[in-house]
Amino acid sequence: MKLSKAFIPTLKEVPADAVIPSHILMLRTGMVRMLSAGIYSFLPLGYKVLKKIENIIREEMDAIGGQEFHLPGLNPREIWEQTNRVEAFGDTMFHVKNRDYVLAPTHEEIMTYHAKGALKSYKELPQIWYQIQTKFRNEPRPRSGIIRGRQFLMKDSYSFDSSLENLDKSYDLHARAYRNIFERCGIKFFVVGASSGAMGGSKSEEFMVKSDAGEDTVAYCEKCGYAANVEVAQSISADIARNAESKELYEISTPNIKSIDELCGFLNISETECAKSRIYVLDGVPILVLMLGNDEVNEIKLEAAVGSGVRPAHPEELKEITGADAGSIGPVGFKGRIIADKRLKNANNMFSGANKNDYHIGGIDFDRDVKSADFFDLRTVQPGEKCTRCSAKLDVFKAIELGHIFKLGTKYTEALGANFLDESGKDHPIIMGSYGIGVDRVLACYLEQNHDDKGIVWDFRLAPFHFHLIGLNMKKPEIVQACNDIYFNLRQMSYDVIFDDRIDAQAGFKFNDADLLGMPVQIIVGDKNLQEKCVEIKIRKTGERYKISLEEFYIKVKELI
RNA sequence: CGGGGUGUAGCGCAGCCCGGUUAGCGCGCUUCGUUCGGGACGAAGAGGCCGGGAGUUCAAAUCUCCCCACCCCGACCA
Repeated sequence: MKLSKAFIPTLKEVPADAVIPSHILMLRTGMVRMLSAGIYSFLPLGYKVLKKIENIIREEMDAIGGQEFHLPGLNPREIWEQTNRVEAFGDTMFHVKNRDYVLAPTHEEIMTYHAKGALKSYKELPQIWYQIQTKFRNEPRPRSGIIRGRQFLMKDSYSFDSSLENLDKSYDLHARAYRNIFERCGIKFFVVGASSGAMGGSKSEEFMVKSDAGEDTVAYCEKCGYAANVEVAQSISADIARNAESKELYEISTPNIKSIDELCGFLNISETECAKSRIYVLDGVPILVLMLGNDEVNEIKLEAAVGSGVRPAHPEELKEITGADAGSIGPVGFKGRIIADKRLKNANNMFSGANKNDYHIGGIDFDRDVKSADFFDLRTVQPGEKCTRCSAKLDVFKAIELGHIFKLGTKYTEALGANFLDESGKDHPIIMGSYGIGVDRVLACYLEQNHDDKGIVWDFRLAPFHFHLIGLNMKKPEIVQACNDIYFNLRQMSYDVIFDDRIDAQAGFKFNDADLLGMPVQIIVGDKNLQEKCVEIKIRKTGERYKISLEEFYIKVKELI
């Protein structure tokens, strides 16, 4: 492709609305343009990369026996009503106004619809069906460019099996295929075991990429690969060492002392000598939750411990429940149920509120004074804490979900009546698995991970072009001639080449565009080198440059790829 | 849906408080000339319903009200 003819509208300046690197780079390199919030057009350069990603996915899906479909985005609402998902998706689903159609946010229903009546015998199973299609979701707030859009490209596949054991096999095939796909795309990813949420089903895993633009927060151990959403993640958090001697309880006047920090300052003690109290309400019944120092209550873990539906007590309720306002609440004398974080187990000589405004109590011995407490892991993992598996330090960061695989079970086949006959002629709902990849997210994540201050750094696997040929001073016939030869020959060797043949662009301008667009190898043809029958090769990633004779050039090229 | 912010040339912005000739600047674009290995220089140009509507006023990019779009934080997120 000649750059003078290519529609690759690069931007020198950073568009005001783009915040994260992938979004900025996609706009600056002319890969995408926004049409409306969360709705993007892919321009030729961006689409070229997208197709490369799709093809990697196709190869890996085909390798596990997947068969590609192309399903409609426009679906009859009726099918979605049979599985109750019009209601489940709610406002997230787009509805067509003048027909009873919806825009498909995913395709379980449609695949199951086609399986119904078509897959009748256990002999026809397993099947793995997939497609790469645009999905529509009315996100309340699109953001981060392509990462969270109202319309996005997704590879989704569905397995149909006759038994749970066979589902395991289909699932494992996908688990391996997904690893291959992300590795081939050059993405650094990790896998998180997750709950499968509203989709229903049992085991599931998410393929995640570390990114500040992510929507999930995860704890991750680089050493052993432990990864979990912070909602459920655990760490080895040091328990409090019990002092040899337990003091007696004593009341302290602490006027206007509310927070743990204030208390520590006032009494000149450390955080780990304090038990913080929070009041929660479950089904109208108050529960006192105790945390060590400034540890925050993880409400997901709390629900796991006491049951779902807990809420923090309103400030007005506190006095009625405990006799004091927030900041002066504590376990001693509290009459209701007490739940404590396990770090507090066996602790003694602790400080906490006195259930009397402006007073705290010291010398609290949890074994002696808070006998009714039940202990659970209730805290949120903090960075630097130790991994429960290998004791290495945990990292906590934001991450983007790139892929999700899970064992669906029979939710959809039952709802739509997709049954098969087993060996004994008995009817069963087909057992399904469901597996998704955000195809355009792969692109965005690749860019998040592979750029520098100059622009994109492609490697050969996803690069829209292998080589960026730069002819400096295209007014000189020798240079034009040399460039045309290289351009022709490389294409004969079936490489993709973008050729900056612009006559009016200065050298520096071309170099900067080349660095921005980020093709793995730049070939620079200039006057001085050419007089010595040489050209220059620059490796985008490392910045290394080689001056090389035209004879050796094609050999060197093969080495590079 | 709550909070904050922004809409002025293709892109990035100034002007708005405090209303007043023809609405500016940088980049980009067109033409000519010079330059030609790290975002060149000179000259001449083109390009605007100042997001939309209603109002106030002799007069509105500027003040008031309504609407719309987009961004950020939060809620939400199969």
